[in-house]
Amino acid sequence: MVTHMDNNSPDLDTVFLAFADPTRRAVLRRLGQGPASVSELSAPFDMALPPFMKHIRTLENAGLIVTRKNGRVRTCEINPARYAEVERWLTEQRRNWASRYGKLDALLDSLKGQTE
Amino acid sequence: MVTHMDNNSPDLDTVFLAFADPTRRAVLRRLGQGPASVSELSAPFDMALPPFMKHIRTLENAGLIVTRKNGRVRTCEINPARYAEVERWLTEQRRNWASRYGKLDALLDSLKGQTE
DNA sequence: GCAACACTTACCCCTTGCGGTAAGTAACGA
DNA sequence: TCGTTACTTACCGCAAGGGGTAAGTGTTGC
Repeated sequence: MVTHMDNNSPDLDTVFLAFADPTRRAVLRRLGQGPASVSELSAPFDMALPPFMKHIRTLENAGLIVTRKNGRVRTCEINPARYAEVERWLTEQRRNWASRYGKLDALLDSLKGQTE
Repeated sequence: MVTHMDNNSPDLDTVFLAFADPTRRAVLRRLGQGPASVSELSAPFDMALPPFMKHIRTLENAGLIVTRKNGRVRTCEINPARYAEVERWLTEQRRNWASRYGKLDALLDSLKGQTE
């Protein structure tokens, strides 16, 4: 059984790098509402389409979204499964120091729940 | 009331960028076991000290660790509170599409718990 | 005192990331 | 069929990231 995620994982590199940009995070948030075409996604941004498409490709390469082309329209959709790996890594990190910072562990749980 | 975290947050940029490197993730994991000096942390890596120190500074600037210098030794320690922001953002993302992917939401919960 | 130690500063190199433009292609829509 | 739409490809420029070396600074230990 694999008890921990490999820190050397290129997957984690690409996923975290994908998260490390405001435009891409905004796209992910928008896609949380449901699938959308590239033009729909790019509309709110003051950016030319080619560089915007690079963000889409970055998200797709990271596995955070899936896209498919129908006719001339490329539709993007979020890929929830990928989030699981990230959450697993963070959870494991937390477990790592949880025993040393017991009270803060509870704090994190309360913070996680505060948007409920 | 703030119901969502700003996607434009430079904090998220720096934190996710800090996570997007295997060396830094390994340092974080090591620090989960307890505080350590820079030399102790750098020992496992085939890397000169100056570039390694840049990783430490990156982690510190991201707020993921705190460091203090006693004499000639700089001691590093993990800063659990920062993880809360990241987890909050991820949790909110998940809530965003959870209603659309109800079954996968349960999947994520099970994945998060599988290292317990 | 003086050498060894633990960084620290100052630079260099190369690659990658994030933005841009110009021009091309394939699919609609009238 | 022919213009418009929705990307797509090809390219450019600049800044930042991740690595290196050389030399400097302040402690510590003998």
